Amino acid sequence: MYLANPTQQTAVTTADKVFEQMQHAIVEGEITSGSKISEPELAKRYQISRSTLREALNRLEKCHLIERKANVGSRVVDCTIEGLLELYITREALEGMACRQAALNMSDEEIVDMQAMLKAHSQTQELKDGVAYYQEEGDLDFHYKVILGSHNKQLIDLICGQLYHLVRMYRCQFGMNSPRASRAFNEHSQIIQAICDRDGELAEILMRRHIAASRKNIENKIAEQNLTELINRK
Amino acid sequence: MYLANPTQQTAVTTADKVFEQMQHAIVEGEITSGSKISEPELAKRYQISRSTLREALNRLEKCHLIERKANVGSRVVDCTIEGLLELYITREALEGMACRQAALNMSDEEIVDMQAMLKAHSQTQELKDGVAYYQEEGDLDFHYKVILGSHNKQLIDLICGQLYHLVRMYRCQFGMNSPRASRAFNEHSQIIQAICDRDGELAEILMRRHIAASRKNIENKIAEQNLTELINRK
DNA sequence: TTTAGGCTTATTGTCGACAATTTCTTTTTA
DNA sequence: TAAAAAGAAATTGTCGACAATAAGCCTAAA
Repeated sequence: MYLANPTQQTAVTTADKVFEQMQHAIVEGEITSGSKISEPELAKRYQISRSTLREALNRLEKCHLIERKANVGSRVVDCTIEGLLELYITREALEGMACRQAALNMSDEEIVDMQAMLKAHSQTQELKDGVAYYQEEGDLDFHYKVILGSHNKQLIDLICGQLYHLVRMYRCQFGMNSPRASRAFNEHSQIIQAICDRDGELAEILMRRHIAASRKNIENKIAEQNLTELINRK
Repeated sequence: MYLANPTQQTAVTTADKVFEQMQHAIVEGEITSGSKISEPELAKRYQISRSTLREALNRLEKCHLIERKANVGSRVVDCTIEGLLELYITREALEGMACRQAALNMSDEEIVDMQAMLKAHSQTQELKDGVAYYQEEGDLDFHYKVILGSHNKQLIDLICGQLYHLVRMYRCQFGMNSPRASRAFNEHSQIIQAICDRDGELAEILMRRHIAASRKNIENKIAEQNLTELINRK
């Protein structure tokens, strides 16, 4: 069920395949966050020429996983707290709107499908209670469905094609197995209900709250951590 | 004052320069919207090798001005009504949030600067009343300032680095010299006031209304046009 | 000892050629 | 005549080599 690539564009060219491998490697942290990328080295590792490697790098840059400077080279983006919070702000705006559009544009079948997914998730969650991993994938599945449901190519491309690789990267690197699992679950059902009622305004508000809550959760953790650090220094 | 490239990253490499030239050519319609791109032909026209042309194409793809399919080639995006409306929806979400963040994060100097700009625009508008061109540039200037004022790299990159080239393209291709000039002007001052008051919530609402109003204005025009077409057919 | 300047090395940008794939044309067959 | 298959032409993807730029190192002067 879980899709790392919801837009479903299969890789045909070798640059595509290397792109997917590197994307995976960066998200999982195998290629260290913040590290410099050596074109000759990576070309050797993947057994390809520098040209096709550069093609792959271009796509990685497109989804904000690396940054390039002319005549200097590429670096893997480094995961910072500020970057994470900025990402949440952006998601709040985009996914909020996507959710509003989903309430207006989703077909009845899509809604039924989404409800079924939620039910399936609820059962696996009951079985594996406390195991956050499945909930994480379920969370992504849910968000993907809503975004695709907006039927807005621009939004879909921006969120699924670009931002979500970064989201997954942060989740992996910061080891975010959110303890908000059960709360998030209730929020998901509320959102689906609003979509089902075709209430775009409410759907947007709920989605924004849902994402803002995650952000605040993190902000609190940071504040907490800074506090204990302060105490330990004394 | 007016900036086509608000992020100010000067082109150093030849691929950069060709990218800027082609970007201009596409936005202005010199390279026809929807047309297929021939790599050999363009490489010859710009006197560069196919490799560096492809580098330029990659950047054009990054700001959604062209679309590529593996083993098939690139096309300039074609400007459709649906695409334009989707763009407005996306802008409403992103710029609304950027405006909220600007109210929270802009420095006092930035705000003063923005107020000065508005005043300057108001004077040129009084002088050249009815001439929409200056207002158009002024409109972009205003929006750029707000977006940069959000101090959110993610938002800035998405809007200024990607969406706004498309916005300018649509404006050129559809010849949108908005008759909303004077109304838009008042809306701009309201927004600046909200930012000045550090009222993020209101600032977002006003910006969203401002953009939504433009969208509805277009939707009405379309509906009107369809109506007259229907009548003429009889 | 530190800083400035020039040299060496390594990395990125650009080029032209070949391979793989698609598309168009022509030929064959029902 | 129409449809399908085979062949030809053109286009895109990939490769290795060279040129231009940046980074590191070493020497020399203050």
